[in-house]
Amino acid sequence: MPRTPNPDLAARRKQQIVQAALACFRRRGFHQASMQEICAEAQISAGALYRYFPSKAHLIGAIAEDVQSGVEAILTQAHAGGDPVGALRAVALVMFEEIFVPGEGALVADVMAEAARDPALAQRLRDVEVQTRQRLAEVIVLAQRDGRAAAHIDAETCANLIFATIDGLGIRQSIGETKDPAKSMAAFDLLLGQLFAPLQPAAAPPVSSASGKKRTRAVVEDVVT
Amino acid sequence: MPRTPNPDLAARRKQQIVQAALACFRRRGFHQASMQEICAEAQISAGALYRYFPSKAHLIGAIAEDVQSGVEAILTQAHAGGDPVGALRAVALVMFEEIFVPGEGALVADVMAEAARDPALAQRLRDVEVQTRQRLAEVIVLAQRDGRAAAHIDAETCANLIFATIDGLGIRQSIGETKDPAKSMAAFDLLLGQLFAPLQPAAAPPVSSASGKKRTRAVVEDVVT
DNA sequence: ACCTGAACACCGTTCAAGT
DNA sequence: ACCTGAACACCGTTCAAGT
Repeated sequence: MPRTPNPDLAARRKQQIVQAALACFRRRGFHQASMQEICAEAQISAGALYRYFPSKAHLIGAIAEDVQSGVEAILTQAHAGGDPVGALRAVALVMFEEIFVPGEGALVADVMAEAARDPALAQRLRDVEVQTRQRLAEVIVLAQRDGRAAAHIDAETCANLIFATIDGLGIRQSIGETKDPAKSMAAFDLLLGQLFAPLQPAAAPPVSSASGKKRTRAVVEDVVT
Repeated sequence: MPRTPNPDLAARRKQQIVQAALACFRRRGFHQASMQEICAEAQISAGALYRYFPSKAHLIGAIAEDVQSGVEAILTQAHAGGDPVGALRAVALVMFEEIFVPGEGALVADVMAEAARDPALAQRLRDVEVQTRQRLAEVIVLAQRDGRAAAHIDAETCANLIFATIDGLGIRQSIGETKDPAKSMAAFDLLLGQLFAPLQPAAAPPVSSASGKKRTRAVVEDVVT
């Protein structure tokens, strides 16, 4: 007899609720979407929902974790392809095109605002990101050994800079400051070009175009939708 | 007889309300602070407040504008000192130390989330930033003429990258990812070092230390408090 | 002209009651 | 064991009534 009765049902219900919450948050934003709406979308009563998630904030926490692990998957996979800079470009491209979409991209800003005030959520996000960050640090050290990055650069500081730049460019894009993902990408390429010389030639393996893009899209949809 | 009766009183009341709102938002966050609290802090009734600001969102709009013009003042002033890179460092330092403070720095994320969903607020922010951005573009072109920045870099893209990086580093700091403003500054210096060679020597005019810091603090307090 | 504060519609969350 | 949905305390906003 299991200590937690019927864990399968619990897992199913949680997934069902997170899906509904994601749909509602994307449609109307975290604070604008009501719990009643989410309950209706998940076809469940308010009381039942609160058996699985103790608050509205925990819903956004679960969603943020999913997005984070999606990002890590993309980085890991593109990294395995042996093209570290291409891996970073693939991550940034997916972020700019799929996550920071003007209108629904506000969700990321909501998550950040929530995390800035809720230490538990912030900790959760940090825990998930630690792995992604270590992987990025490996990428940087690798590039330094190949002589494609200046040896004096501290890998940890560099990783912080790269993640922060993606976040910053993405948020500005979702505010409508830049609108076009290509412009965000151009700014990110400027950073990469200065950090990792020489910048990938145009004839490099097409991680960021056609087949590469299809592949990363699939990963994100797997996790987010 | 003035078309708007007693504009002096109106201006005074608006200031009084914005002050109160800022205090409450910093203390408890945008969504956590109630209009009743703000009314109490401003010593005014709910009905009276709504004569001056049509909604809670408009309060954060007014505050965001104040912060933006504070940033522009710092950039302009430090730029006038003839040290463009120092000017950028001064802006970043103030942002990391005064604006993105862990806990109360969540306000910036709130503003961004709000702007991502409220086109009118986004437009207001863009309008204020346009001037700052042009000033930054001038700084970059200047550096290129001096041979301190690679000529192939597009000034507009570079300005976007720099602002985005400050926002991104700041937000990560207020989430507690980096905590220490010095670490955010180290990452920003890494960017500046790659963009503007050679990086300012340690013996450069002390825009970012002692006197420079005092000065910029004064400006921000002038505008924000 | 300017203000008050009770009232309105709605929110996130809880809990007695059902099956 | 799991769920329902009315009830609770509170929110942003409005508006009749005051001075």
